Amino acid sequence: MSASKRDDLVQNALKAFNRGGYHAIGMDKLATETGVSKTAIYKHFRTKEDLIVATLRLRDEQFRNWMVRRVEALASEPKGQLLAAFDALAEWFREPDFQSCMFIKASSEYQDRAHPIHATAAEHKRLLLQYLSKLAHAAGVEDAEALAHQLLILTEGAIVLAHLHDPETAVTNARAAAKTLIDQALI
Amino acid sequence: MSASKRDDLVQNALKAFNRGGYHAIGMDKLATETGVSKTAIYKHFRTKEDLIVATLRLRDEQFRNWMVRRVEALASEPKGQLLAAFDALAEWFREPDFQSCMFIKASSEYQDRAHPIHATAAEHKRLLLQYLSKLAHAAGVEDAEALAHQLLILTEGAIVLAHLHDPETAVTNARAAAKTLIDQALI
DNA sequence: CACCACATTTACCGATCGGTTAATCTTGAA
DNA sequence: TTCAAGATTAACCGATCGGTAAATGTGGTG
Repeated sequence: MSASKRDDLVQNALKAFNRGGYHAIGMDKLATETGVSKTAIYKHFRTKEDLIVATLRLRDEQFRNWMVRRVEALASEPKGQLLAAFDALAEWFREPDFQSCMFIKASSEYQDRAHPIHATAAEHKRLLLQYLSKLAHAAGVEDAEALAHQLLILTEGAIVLAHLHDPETAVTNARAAAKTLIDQALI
Repeated sequence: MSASKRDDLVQNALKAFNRGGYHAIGMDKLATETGVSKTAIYKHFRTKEDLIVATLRLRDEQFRNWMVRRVEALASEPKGQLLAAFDALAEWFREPDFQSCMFIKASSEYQDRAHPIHATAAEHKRLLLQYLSKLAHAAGVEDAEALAHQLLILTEGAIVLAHLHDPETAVTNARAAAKTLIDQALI
């Protein structure tokens, strides 16, 4: 199996886990849905857990790249970019196959902080926090770290409520709250 | 089995699901952990799904009662009570066996909005929203509904980040953000 | 003591779990 | 054309899944 086939496998596994959940999707179903035989999967990944971690790493890279690109396309100034992150969220929520956040779901199914899957999810959110912190700093916010934490809390809450209730309501209110917090931080 | 024994079963099932997750805890393990034989469990609940819904309903009742009591104990004025909700959150996060929120985890494992478990989780959050809305209204906030949504987003985000990163950091920043939003809403 | 109603346990059902082994198929070089 | 090497498939492993049926206790009433 070529390297690109391996990437295909991880990409398709990502979709399958996203639709079905981690415990709920077994390796047999994964094999049929990815079109890669179980034996071939185990050539590349020692365990199901390893495969899940690989899908999370792929998603981390894809999502953060996408987020940075969208934010930069939507606003040029750091202050505007902080708010644009929530417009990017809105775009994500509107995608027809939006299924909440892989990392929140992964940490829900693998609760132990020491578990590699949980740790991988935590790392993703830490990197998002770093990005927001960088933007806040560039915007001239005094306590950039605090504002970044607050905005990350808003994004996570918006994701949860977009999934549980309504995406539009969630992101609209999160964006409004973000605007208030950003403006107050810049006084 | 008496009614109280049934309550014991649901209460112990709640703990077991909280520790292990819904898919991860099987009915056999549930039987040993609750001390109620599998056959006896199926006397009261037609399916595992029914049992999960029952545990969520119990948790909903317990949690909201607890939250209202704590908020009323921590503050007497509606405005102070809105902020006190986040002090109550802090108390919850500090409990030694804090394991994130049952409802977020349930909606993560049962993603379909039409699924009874997902719907039960959504209903819980809707009731929390109602409570915050009532407090905001009593505090004299003009757009009470909007503030309630924003504060609920903060609580959900705080729960997610308390579980993924650090409870104290999460609740401290959520509380600070809440204070800013509440103050701005009352200008 | 006999007997009935009910609760509990034990054993079992087919299906699926994560993971492995052995056989089969494909392919490219000699 | 032959044959070794690698990939793929299919069959299988013990364990566990959600759920059920039959056997075994157990306690109260006649």
